[in-house]
Amino acid sequence: MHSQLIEHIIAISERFRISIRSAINANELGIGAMHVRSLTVIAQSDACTANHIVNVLARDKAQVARIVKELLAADLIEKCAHPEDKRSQILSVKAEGQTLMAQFHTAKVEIYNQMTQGLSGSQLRDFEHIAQCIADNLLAELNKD
Amino acid sequence: MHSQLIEHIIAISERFRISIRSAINANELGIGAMHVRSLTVIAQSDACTANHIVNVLARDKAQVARIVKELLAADLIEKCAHPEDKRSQILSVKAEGQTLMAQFHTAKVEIYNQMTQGLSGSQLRDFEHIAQCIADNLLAELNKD
DNA sequence: GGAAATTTGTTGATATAATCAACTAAAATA
DNA sequence: TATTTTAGTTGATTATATCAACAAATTTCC
Repeated sequence: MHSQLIEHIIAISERFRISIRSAINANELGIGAMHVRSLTVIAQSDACTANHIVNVLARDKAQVARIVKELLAADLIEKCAHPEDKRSQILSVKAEGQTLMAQFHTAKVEIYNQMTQGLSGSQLRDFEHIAQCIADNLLAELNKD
Repeated sequence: MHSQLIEHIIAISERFRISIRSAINANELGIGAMHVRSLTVIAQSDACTANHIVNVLARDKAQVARIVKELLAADLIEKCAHPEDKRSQILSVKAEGQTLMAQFHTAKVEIYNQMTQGLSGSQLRDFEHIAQCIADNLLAELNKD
């Protein structure tokens, strides 16, 4: 094994980040790729808390706290009291955030189409499956403490 | 297509970076994951210049200049005059750098083994091939200017 | 040969992303 | 109730990335 596998993976994620960022800059907001990822998590889960983002994206809670603060400041999300836990608050995407996400979604589909050119549906399904397997393997390792 | 493919990719590269960093911290040096990647490029190419690293890793030349400076300061690489171009200098890995790289290589093999658990050789070959294809597709897009 | 453009690398300033530690308040648990 | 754990916040710091300006060598083109 002296494969370039991991270099390819790193290259893909960097280039994706760059593509997303240029889509963002086109929309001019003080927001980065991490904000978009967090916004997506909030949109996809009902009753999303900051801690949920921490778990899903496996980021530092300090980092998430700041991203949430900035999303709130940008008026893209709102928070309301958690009915059963006064420590946490439930985050939801506001109308402005929805609009922005729709734009990002368009950009993402475009990027996704570009990056998957020349690949068949079954290749992509296999690829996604293996990628998830690798991600899970690494996560298990990190959680070993 | 509302797949998690890209999230998996991002997760893999982040977790790999974390694993490499913890392997680095174990060796205690003022050096990050990018330094390791650069060092690997220098070792793999003969007559490596800073610009070559810029091209291979697709990073900003300012970033590479600083990484090279730090690798020099850490005495891991050395530079000598390029025989045919007085602007550039040829970088090579010193003995200390070789030693360190051997240690990283061990760590990398370990991480690689962990992340590929449960996957067959042919799955990995396919995966690597598709990853390269995706990386190339994205690169072509970035270079469209 | 010489002016203009390009390439290679350096530096300063700044932005973005990630990390670590200390801390508060609420909740769970023993 | 006392202790521990969980959710979130903040400050300080580090790592990574980006942009623009610049110098020096090289190439291009007339």
